[in-house]
Amino acid sequence: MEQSRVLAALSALAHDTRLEIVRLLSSRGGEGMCAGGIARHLGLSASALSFHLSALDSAGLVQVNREGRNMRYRLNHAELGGVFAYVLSDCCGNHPEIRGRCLGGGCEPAPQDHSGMSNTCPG
Amino acid sequence: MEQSRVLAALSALAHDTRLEIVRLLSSRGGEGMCAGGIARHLGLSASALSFHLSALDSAGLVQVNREGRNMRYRLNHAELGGVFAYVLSDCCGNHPEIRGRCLGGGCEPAPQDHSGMSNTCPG
DNA sequence: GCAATATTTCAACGGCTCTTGAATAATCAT
DNA sequence: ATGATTATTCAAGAGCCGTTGAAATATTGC
Repeated sequence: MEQSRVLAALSALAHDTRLEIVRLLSSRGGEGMCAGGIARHLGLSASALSFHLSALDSAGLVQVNREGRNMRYRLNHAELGGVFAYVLSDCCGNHPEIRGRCLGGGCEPAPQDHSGMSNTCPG
Repeated sequence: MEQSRVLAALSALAHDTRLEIVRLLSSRGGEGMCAGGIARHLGLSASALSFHLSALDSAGLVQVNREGRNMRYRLNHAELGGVFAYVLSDCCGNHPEIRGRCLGGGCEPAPQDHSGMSNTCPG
């Protein structure tokens, strides 16, 4: 996973409406939901919704399929997992406290890196 | 954890430079790093760095302590974990595939919600 | 072909984000 | 106090993000 992809996904998630869309799609499981249904559920204009869905789509966080005149959106679980995997391991060194919190416990902490840099303050 | 806090954190993370800062601070563990050291490591101007550190700080992702003329920054592991916990559980229903990917395997999948909404397409 | 439905695209506007360099603040050493 | 060092704040400008409503596209059914 390249960092640019992760940044695109984080940007896409970092918006109230889009996080609501993700939440809604997640609650629908593999069934997904069509644009009109999402708009009705969240009280969005068609145009505004389309804008946000397009953001989620270009970040790879959702998948789209045409069904007649409707467009059905589903969450892309693989991409979401990949993004979190990247941040947790590549950016946070699998720190036990972070892992512990975001897993709600019950998971063996992964080994940490702490590559022997000795740079204190003034360098 | 309120959604507004999560959105602030995601926005803060969704920037190349700031993700690099997080990665660097993570590699330093509890020792953290002072602003000057970070700037030198990442080749940033003092002003640019301060801008990004302030963004991370107001999102609660780092903690700061003065040490003489230096400001030492450390990662806030609790907040990072809380943010991911929120997205994974509150927004993604602890979906097994997402959890599985971001854990690199080795964790029992959590139960899922799928609250019985039956809204198909045209609603 | 024509009207109706579902969705996306376009254009315009306001606001926020990011960058840059100069100015300011805080601390230390003499 | 003075000067050096470290870091933050300020101001200006470029550019991206998000909202809105109108227009365009795609599909269905008559």
